[in-house]
Amino acid sequence: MSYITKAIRPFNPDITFYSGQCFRWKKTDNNTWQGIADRKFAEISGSYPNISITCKSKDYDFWKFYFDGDYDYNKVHEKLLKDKLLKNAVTNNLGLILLRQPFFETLISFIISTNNNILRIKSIINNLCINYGDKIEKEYSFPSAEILAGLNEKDLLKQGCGYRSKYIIETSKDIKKGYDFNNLISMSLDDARNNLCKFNGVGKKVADCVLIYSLGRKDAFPVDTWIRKASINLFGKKLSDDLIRKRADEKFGKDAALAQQYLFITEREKK
DNA sequence: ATCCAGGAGCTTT
DNA sequence: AAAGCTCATGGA
Repeated sequence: MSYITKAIRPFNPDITFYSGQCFRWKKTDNNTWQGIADRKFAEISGSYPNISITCKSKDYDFWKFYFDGDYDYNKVHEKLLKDKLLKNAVTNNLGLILLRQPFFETLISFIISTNNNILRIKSIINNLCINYGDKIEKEYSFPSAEILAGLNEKDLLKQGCGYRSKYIIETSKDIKKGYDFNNLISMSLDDARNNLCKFNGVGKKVADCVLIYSLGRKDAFPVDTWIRKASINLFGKKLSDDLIRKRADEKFGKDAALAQQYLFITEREKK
């Protein structure tokens, strides 16, 4: 099997991998990261904007897609820079991109994310992969829907999944039966969101995360605990989640997903 | 000990 | 439609 080291699209790994959209990239030294997706292992190295990837040569196109290779962020930046509340976040987080991760892994990962913190989410996913995935080079693959659908609640409780265990099993069973997630890309945002909400353990917030971080929809806007805090500044008063989504759609439209990331990062950094 | 974390589901108003 | 309660778990 032949490996390559090759330039890949410009992005900032530190900012992107710390942004809460992915949970499986590990920093191994100053400018190297190791990660795995869809049973493919890769190493990212360099610093923004000069980033290269080391992977199997046949996997290069997969990673190009994963790192949103076709999307031009310059226009979005121009627009968001005009917003006073976002200007600093955009300039301080140059090189943030939105990943396009494999559907099932993303769906299960964000089911695990509910009422949870990023450190624990990473820990639980790591447990699942070590115990139910396969060793692939220096990492473990994310377990398939078939594997997770065959587990019982106790198995997943042991991995720290908590009350989300039954959601993971039910959703895995649904996916195992067959599900064409590509339809979600061309639907209206509401339809796509409602469709994903049919899965056990998936509400509007998780649905929006999957639409962005797997399916590349830039118009979704996940409302989580940080965005609720940020939205008080953004819209002047406390609003319901549905109203936050509505106002965000009016304000950011097709660029809502990236705007949300900047708001999320900024609010989290206030800590 | 109490609160919180990239919330969702179910029940009650 | 909106509000309230509960669901595991571990770190702060």
